[in-house]
Amino acid sequence: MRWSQYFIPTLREDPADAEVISHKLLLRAGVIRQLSAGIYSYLPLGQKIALKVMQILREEMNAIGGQEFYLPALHPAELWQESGRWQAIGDDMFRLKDRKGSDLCLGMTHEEVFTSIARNELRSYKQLPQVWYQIQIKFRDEARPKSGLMRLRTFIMKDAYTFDIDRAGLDVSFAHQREAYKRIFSRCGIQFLIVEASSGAMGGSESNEFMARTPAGEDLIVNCASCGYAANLEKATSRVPTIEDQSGPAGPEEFPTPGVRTIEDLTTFPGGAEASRQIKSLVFVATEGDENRTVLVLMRGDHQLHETKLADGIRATAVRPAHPEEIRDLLGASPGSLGGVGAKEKAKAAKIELKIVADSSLKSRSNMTTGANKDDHHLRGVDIARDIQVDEWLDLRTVESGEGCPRCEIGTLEVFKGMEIGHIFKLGTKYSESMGATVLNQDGRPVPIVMGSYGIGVERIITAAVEQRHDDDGIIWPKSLAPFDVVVTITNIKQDAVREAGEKLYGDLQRAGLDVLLDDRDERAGVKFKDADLIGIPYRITIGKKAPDGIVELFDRQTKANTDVKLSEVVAHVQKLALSCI
RNA sequence: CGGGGCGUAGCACAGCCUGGUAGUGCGCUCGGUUUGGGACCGAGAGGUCGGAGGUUCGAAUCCUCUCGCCCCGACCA
Repeated sequence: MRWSQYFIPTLREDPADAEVISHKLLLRAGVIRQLSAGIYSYLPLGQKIALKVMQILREEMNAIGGQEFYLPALHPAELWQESGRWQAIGDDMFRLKDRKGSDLCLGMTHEEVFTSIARNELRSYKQLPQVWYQIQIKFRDEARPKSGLMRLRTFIMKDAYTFDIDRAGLDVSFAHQREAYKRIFSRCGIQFLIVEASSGAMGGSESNEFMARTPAGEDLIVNCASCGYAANLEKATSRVPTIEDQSGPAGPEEFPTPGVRTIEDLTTFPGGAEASRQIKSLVFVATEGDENRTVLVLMRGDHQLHETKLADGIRATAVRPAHPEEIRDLLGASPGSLGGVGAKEKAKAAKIELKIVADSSLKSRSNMTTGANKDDHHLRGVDIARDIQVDEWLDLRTVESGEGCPRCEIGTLEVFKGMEIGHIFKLGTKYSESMGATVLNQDGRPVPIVMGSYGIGVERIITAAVEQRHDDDGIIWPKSLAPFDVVVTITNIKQDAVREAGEKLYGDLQRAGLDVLLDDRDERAGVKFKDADLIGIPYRITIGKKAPDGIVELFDRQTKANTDVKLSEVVAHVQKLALSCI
């Protein structure tokens, strides 16, 4: 390809709308352009890169027996009503009506469509397992599209689904996918880690997220360098040293605490207590379908509640902090003076059903201090087992950097940002049961197919690669994703000998099977070097002054090493380099 | 959906407070000089100032409404 004829609109300056590095570089390198919020066009370079990602996805899916489909992006509402997700999913789904007034939606994922094919066509356990996948456009009406290609409203996704006769089969299929995912991300030059994740509204028993570490990421990951334990903050646990309490009074003692509103206030209040000896009391309203439940959450004073853990723990679809009026109606006091002692009775009097859950780090604690459910009063000497009617003990605490690893005895946890680049789920029978996808087992009885679902975002891979592989001069594509293998830079096309040497080399490299970009533009050398660095082609061959003497320069984009090579040997040299790994 | 910011030439921005000829840099076109890390000189082209309504003799500038984009938060199969 000749640069002079190829469309690579590079930008010298950072576009004003771009904040994160990958977004800036993808725009500046002429890879993408924005059409609207969360909607981007791939320019020719971008299309080449995306195709390379997709090719890797295909190869690795096929290698584990995957069969490629191509399913519609436009779905009838009935399908989603069957699985229950037409109602379960809110505004994230693009919905529309056809001319007859029928409800349709744009697919945000394809469990329903694949399951409908499975139920119509799969009859016997003998046909299982099946591994089906597609590379398809997805639509999600994101509340807040952002960060370039990181959070999009329409994007390309490789989604795979496995169909097995039983849990054991699913475990095998899941493991195959997991290994394939590792190979995919490695081949794309991305450093990643696999974390335990919350399945969320997707349902199912187990899920792993593949996370790429980058400050632009939206998720928090907990990692132990010693043993490799890794988990999403939503799921992570840690070791906390147990606290030995001194024996307290025979019962709680109320004492006045005028003006004390926070845990911090009470630590400095005369007769107060340090944060780890306080019980933090939080009132939440949990929703599950149309049902609202009131929950009193008890945490150690110096610990932070993680709301997703709470929602997961009490099996609610959503939780929100109760409003001050709701709290007053329930416990007769304002936030700052709340506590678990006598809370059940107060709630009963207010005719409100109250569930009390407590973080496990509070178990068997005694001589604690907490609010008295009476403004400006607290209780000390509280023994949780004796004085508070806890309905359920849960892990609700937010893990913090520096805490002990829960899996190994020596490790210390680090918390950092990452972006989700892949997610694999053991779905189980959620969809096959709701949609009636069964096969006959060996006993001739219909059983629901056991499913798994596995997704990778193409744009997320591209974003992660750029986030992890760039320098001040631009993108450093891994060889596997680079839009060209090598760029040949003719420093001055007006010097005939130099230009002709470049033209000849261009042809030679192409005949050697390399994808070559020939920079034959009538520009100064500096401009060409800057552009080549920016768009991140792995190798650059500079045809300059020494060309008439049979010498060219080979520049390695990643290491920035610039070496003289004989013109007669450079083709073989680059060919060897381009074929070596990532 | 809540909070904040911004819409002026292809890109980055100034001008707005205090109403009166629409500007700067980069890019683009032409000519010349240059030619190894985003050259220089000269001459040009290019703008319904996001849109609608209003105030005014006069609106990029003031007021109202509206659309769009970005950031923080909520949300995120």
